[in-house]
Amino acid sequence: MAKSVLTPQSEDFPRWYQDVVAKAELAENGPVRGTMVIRPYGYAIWERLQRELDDRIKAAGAKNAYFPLFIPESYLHKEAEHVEGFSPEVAVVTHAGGEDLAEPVIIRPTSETVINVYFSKWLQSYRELPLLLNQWCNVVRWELRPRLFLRTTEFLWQEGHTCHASLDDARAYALRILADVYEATMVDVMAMPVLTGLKPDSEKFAGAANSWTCEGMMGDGKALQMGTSHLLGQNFARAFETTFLTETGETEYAWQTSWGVSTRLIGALIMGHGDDGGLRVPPVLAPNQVVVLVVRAEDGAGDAAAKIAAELAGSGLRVELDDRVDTSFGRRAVEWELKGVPVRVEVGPRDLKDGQAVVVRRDRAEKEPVALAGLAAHVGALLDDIQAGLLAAATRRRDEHTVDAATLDEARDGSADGFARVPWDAVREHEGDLGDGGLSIRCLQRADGSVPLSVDEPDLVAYLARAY
RNA sequence: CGGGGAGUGGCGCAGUGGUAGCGCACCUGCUUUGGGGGCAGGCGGUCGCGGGUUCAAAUCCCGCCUCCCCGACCA
Repeated sequence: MAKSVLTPQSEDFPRWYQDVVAKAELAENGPVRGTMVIRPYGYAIWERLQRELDDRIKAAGAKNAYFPLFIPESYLHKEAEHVEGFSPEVAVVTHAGGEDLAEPVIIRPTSETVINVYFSKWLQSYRELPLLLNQWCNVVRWELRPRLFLRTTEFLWQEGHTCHASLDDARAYALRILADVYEATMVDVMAMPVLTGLKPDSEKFAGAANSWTCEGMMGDGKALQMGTSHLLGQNFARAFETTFLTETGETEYAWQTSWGVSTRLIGALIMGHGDDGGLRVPPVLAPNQVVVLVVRAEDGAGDAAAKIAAELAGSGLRVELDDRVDTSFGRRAVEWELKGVPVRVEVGPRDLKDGQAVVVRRDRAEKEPVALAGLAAHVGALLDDIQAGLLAAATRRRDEHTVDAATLDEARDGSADGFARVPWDAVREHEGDLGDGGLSIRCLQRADGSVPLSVDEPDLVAYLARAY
């Protein structure tokens, strides 16, 4: 591996994170505090995530739509808990078109309110249910301490909003999204194991009846909330008069859900798989699964590399050809390593003479010569192996850094560099004492690891961790 | 908002009153290219902003602004 171009993780993890974001050319700060410029490579990863999520969202029956960025301020005030939760971080436009606005306009921090106004117009009959919408957009939350990808003032996300005829149906849908869209994408695409569970009331979405979450463990043992799915009950429906006529002709408030994941997932990817050499992108997710490097363009190596790249692309892989031979080989190798491209195929005159190319896997920094004849099949199998290996390694690390505890004090010690699993009853009354050090209850699970429907179910276990 | 730190070429930094510098990056040429090569030449800065002291201010004084890091809030 190359000499260290990044601050080592063990020396200063936050610094390492910033180094990766910069050196892998993922993003940088925007001119306004907390804003983010997402660079092409970072955006390519986001586009891949969008694609994988969008396919699953649609498979779950939701359709995409788009609602406005600007929302009348009065909408925010219609749901009591919602306004209390979001007011402090909402950006408000009071002046436009050269004069003060009659009613200030907020920039959406989330869209439950405006979408409910339209739900209430559209929804009339139980026959129209469930009503399943999703939108891809940007939202703004004036956060106190921004951090690229993890917590930016403006961020990109998808937000799903649905109406159902019954509580059971709404709840089942919120849980379906949690499992079939979020957990599936995180595990199968991002190769990141997540704990799925119920949020305690203190961590619930403002205005929700229940919030469920996917919690990932980062390389430093801290937790990151990677996605949430909420059961809104009838809270917003009541506030916005979102009603429908039932089969028996009665007026009933819609049962609703909302759910979202954001560009924070890129932060999770960095901190979940990154190492001292930079990012490591799982093959299923990677914008570039393979990069074919021309070591030097002599003796037909340039043409051979182009041909190899075309063949790999022809076998269905996402391939990049790096023929910038005016830049030194070492520099380019380091560059791709920083960007975490899963497999590199190095083509130079030396190996070409023997009908070979050098294949390097990013996850373990291992090199081997491979015959050109079977290259595509070899690389395909290698990518599968890397995908599985990254998930296995992340799962192992997560499990090794998860301890059982009986009391809050034990849990506090145990969560110093990971998760502590403790009986919910042992900490339930002491949530206020967690306080310092960023320690919090990440989620609740049943003893068998399944997802609870209520914080009042018996024998629940709580996962405690320091969190981002 | 509390606690720390910093504003000087694109990036990272040095510079305690006397002609604004270094490393990296960038450009040109030659040479090199199998893990961030070498040599030579070159481009690039009204030193965060406003005032003040002084013959003279990046440097001293006053005021302001911004950014970063650590906490409280959060996808």
